[in-house]
Amino acid sequence: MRRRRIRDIRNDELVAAAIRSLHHRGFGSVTMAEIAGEAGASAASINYYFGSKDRLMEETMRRLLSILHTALLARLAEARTPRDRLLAIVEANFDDTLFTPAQCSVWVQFWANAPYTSSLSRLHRINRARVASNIRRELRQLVPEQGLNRVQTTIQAYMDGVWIEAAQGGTVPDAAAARADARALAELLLDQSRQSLGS
Amino acid sequence: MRRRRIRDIRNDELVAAAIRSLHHRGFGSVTMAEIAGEAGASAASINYYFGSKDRLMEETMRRLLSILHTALLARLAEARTPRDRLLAIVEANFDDTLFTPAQCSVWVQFWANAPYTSSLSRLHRINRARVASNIRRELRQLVPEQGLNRVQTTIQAYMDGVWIEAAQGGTVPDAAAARADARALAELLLDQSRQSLGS
DNA sequence: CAAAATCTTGTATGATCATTCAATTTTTTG
DNA sequence: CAAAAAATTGAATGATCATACAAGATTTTG
Repeated sequence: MRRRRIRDIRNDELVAAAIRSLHHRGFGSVTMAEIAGEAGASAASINYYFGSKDRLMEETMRRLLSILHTALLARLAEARTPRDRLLAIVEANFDDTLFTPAQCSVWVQFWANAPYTSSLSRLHRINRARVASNIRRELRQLVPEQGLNRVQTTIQAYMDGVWIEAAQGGTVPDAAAARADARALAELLLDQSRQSLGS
Repeated sequence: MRRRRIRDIRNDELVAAAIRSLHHRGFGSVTMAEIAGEAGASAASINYYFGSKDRLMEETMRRLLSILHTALLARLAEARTPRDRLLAIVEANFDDTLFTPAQCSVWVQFWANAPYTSSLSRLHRINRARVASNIRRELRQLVPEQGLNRVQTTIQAYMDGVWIEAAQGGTVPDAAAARADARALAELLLDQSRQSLGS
């Protein structure tokens, strides 16, 4: 088990270095040498551990998805009602562990490049579908059928937009404020759907 | 004036080819040769007209901004009240001339790369500030001071998110539906602000 | 129509990078 | 501690591209 652990530590360090490098050089121009330098290693060692730059990028995206997943599980564990679970899903996207400048930036770059990189495309598609499905599951018990699709797409578009804005780096992302704003929008949409269409 | 016109026609053709190429190869991997091929020209001629790939990208982004600007002016010309002007600003972002698969895709890629490309960064920052300012100008007459910032950022994040989704290419963007949804959200936010805070 | 201006492109150049590999160091193991 | 395994890297390789340029084609002009 010792072998496995050392390799895992290196993987973690290199993925973390990749996130930092992507944050300040960009997906389009980051080089293996820069990432390696950020981790205090050599470009060749990245290939030793990951096989290729593509696979490093894929593992880096997996890392972000895994952070989201962990945050989601933690919040869902404490949610009892459909409404709480919906808010848990929304707020998980702006968890302190996820909503940082570097990670917002990397996330947005992966989005932009997903259509042109098959490994990223797959992960991206799966994640997007899963989030949509999670939201809809809860909404089914909260809003009438006619409003369901609109509420889900609105929430998801809003969350994507907040990530974009955070990635532009104008201001340091404030995770707690982002959660509060997202929650407020979700609640507004829920209230409206119930009012205008009857619950 | 003939000279000027020929050069302008070439510029238009090359920018249009750049948009198509960016759409199906991606900002990170599109080459001068591909863009030139798309326009039925040679890579060297792009440099003849634009001087460099960077400047072609800059002109391509300017084109998108110009389309947005034109759509906005057309809609503002018919708006009489602050509410109508706000909705004009929102709907201009999803004008038929702008909200196409290729253009959504290019727009999102420019966003993602703006922080790492100085010419794009400048354009992006200016545009973002202008849209924010336009929205706030109208909102000042529509919602109380305390809600203004939240409503503006919510609208803008939502619009960004819709672009992201359109760029992912899952479904062909439906501009009319996007306008209706955006308008509905804007109206909901306006109503809520007036109700909860008294106008 | 000829000279000049403009436009076009094939090819050469040089820079950048991911990746490979052989050689070396470090760590593990028995 | 010595042999084996794992980890690390500098340097070489080869591919990809933007760009420069010179030569030639086309268009404009007087």
